[in-house]
Amino acid sequence: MPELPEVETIRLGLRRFLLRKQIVAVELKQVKVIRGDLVELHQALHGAQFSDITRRGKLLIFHLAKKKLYVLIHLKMTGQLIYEKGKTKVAGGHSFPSLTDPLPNKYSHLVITFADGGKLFFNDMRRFGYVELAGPERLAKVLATYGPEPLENGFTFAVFAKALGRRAISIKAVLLNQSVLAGIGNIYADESCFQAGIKPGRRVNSLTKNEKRALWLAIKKILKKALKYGGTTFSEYRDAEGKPGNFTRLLKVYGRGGKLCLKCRTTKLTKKKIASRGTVWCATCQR
DNA sequence: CCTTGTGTTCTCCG
DNA sequence: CCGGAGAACACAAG
Repeated sequence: MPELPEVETIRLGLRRFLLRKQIVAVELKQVKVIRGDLVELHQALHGAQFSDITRRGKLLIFHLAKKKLYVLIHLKMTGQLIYEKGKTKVAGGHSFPSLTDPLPNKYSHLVITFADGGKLFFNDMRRFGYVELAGPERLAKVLATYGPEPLENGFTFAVFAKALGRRAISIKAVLLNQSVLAGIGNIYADESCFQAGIKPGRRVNSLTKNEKRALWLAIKKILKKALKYGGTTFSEYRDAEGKPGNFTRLLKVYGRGGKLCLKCRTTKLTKKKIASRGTVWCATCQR
């Protein structure tokens, strides 16, 4: 489940490998995850190069500068973007195989080969994700659906408080809403609430200013730390080099329902559905 | 039936 | 009554 820290980790990795390298081959599968006209996408990519890779929330944007076109890639739950360097020839004529599982596999829906022999694989087991070719207007329309970026400098407390509003729904539901705040999913919604000492089921309009401030600080702290550790791997998530994230062992509540709270060490963590998502919290440490 | 991210649909309010 | 926002629901595949 790639959320902001995972998608950002992938973005930083891919930027190192594939900016300004010519695309020499494009393989596309006829599947739903490749949106729109396959021929158009193929033509846009073939012979082109990515001038930049940016991110908005959990969405990656590959820039084809000369053509004023963009390739939007959303990983949803099980999508991966993995880069493999061209095989290195060594003395004796042998070559080193990749460290990751053999790619492409049956979930590789898009494979892009670069002039230096490197390959980018878009894999998605559940096929919830998508690859879409977009012009400037389409891109602007998509970007307009996102709320503020929590790791940008402009994410002040005033911006956060305004985005939250005075709604009657749970703070959990609001944190998951991408038009309120960009990039938070189920993992970091629960971790942020724990860090802030707030029950995820609390209604937004019941939060005091101090509680909102604690949540604002918690979101920034958790996302920054998760990014530093290369994100969280529960199942499919891998970085651009196919490696899992290291934040998983630092999770305090997500995936720990029924286990002892790591803060008070006395209360068993509660797990219930909130906003129709599995939600874990400590009934003692969170109020 | 479970998992999660988001597109769609419905409801409500001014 | 209309526009828009808010909230609930549906759907994807393994």
